[in-house]
Amino acid sequence: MGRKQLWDQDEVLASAMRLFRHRGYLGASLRDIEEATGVHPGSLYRTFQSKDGLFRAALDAYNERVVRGRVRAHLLEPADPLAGIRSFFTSAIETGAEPDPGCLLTNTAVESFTLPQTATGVHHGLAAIEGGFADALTRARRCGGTPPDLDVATTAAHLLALYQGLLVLVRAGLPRTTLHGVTDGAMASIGSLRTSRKQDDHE
Amino acid sequence: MGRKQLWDQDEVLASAMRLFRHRGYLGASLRDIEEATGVHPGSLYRTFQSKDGLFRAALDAYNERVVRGRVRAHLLEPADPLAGIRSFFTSAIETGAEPDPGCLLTNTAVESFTLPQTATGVHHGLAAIEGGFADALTRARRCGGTPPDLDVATTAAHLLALYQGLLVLVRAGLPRTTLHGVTDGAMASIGSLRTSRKQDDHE
DNA sequence: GTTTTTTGTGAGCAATCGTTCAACTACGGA
DNA sequence: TCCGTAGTTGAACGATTGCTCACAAAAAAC
Repeated sequence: MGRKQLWDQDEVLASAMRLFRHRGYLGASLRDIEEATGVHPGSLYRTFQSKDGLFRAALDAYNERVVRGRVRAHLLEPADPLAGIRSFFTSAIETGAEPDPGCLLTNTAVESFTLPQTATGVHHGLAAIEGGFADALTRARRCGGTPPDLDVATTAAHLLALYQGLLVLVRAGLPRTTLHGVTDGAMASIGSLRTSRKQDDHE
Repeated sequence: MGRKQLWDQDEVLASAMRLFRHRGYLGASLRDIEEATGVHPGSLYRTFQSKDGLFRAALDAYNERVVRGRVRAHLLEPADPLAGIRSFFTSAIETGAEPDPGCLLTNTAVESFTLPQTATGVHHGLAAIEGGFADALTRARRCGGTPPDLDVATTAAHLLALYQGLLVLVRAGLPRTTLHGVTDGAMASIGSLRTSRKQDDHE
């Protein structure tokens, strides 16, 4: 019944994702989006209702494809979990041919403080990364790659913060040697967080 | 000669700083800026030439007052450098009465990838923080608070990344217990980076 | 073939954007 | 006191924003 949709929704979301990742939500106008996706705004509005709706769909697609894909490839599947954690960090530095560095998740967490509608999407993505770290750390501890009394949950949060910080520094354009130093620090710091914490004097 | 300026430039920059910090560069219109500062756009343009000029002045003021002030208070002056590093992290979590969390430096590093004019301002601020960490670490090493062969430069970059990541997670609205866990991880990870690195297998 | 239903699109809506400027106001120097 | 200079301001500039809709096009239903 009715006419067939001429554009592929996955391709459009991929293009929109790339544009939002590069310019941010406010920095990408609907004329930009039309040029990037090749789809008329009227058609986009029929499917996504609003610019916010398109952005949320792009963020969800980013979580689904990019974030969870990277988590799976580097943190869940590799036989050597510690090497996987290291490659998870270095792959964020070596963006390769992609001319626009940065992570849509990080950028959105920072930019759309004004847009509460995107908070859950950001939380989902961050939780996926943190969960991936926790999984890899648990496996590493089981194989003796870390101290047996490693505090997995706290270390996973620690690595999540370190990873988000690395993405900020990547976007700031810091030299690559500094960024690799951060990766080295991340790997070296694993194992320093035990369940019996000595300094628990906050608040 | 001529009329006296009715507004105080420091106060205006403080108001603009707060607004940009909350809404970002693109999210703060000149009508918003007029309302926040109480100064007519025409007057602002006479002094700052453009919205970019005002933003750069606000970013410089942020570096000068907020960033360097915090670095001095937490990293350079305290007698106990490690306690200072901890308070530097926790003070970023406990924003207190301030309703809008986040750091203008972090936000700008992420948002204004499009605006190359702000890159140097961001670099200056990040270098000030990194330098503060390096100073505190050097003093801690001298007093025996860290291993004598601590790699100060790499650890400072490590803490800088961790701090920027913490600010991202603060802005993402993660629970305070998680954020304090990140601080614990930061403190625990100090000392794990030695000058004779075992794992130096990147690139 | 006609109708029904869905999708594409050119044109343009009101609103807002960053920016400018002529008219006006206030102060210092003569 | 009057003039030159510098700061303020209301109004509006053209451009762009997110968004809408009447109409054309195409596929399914009859």
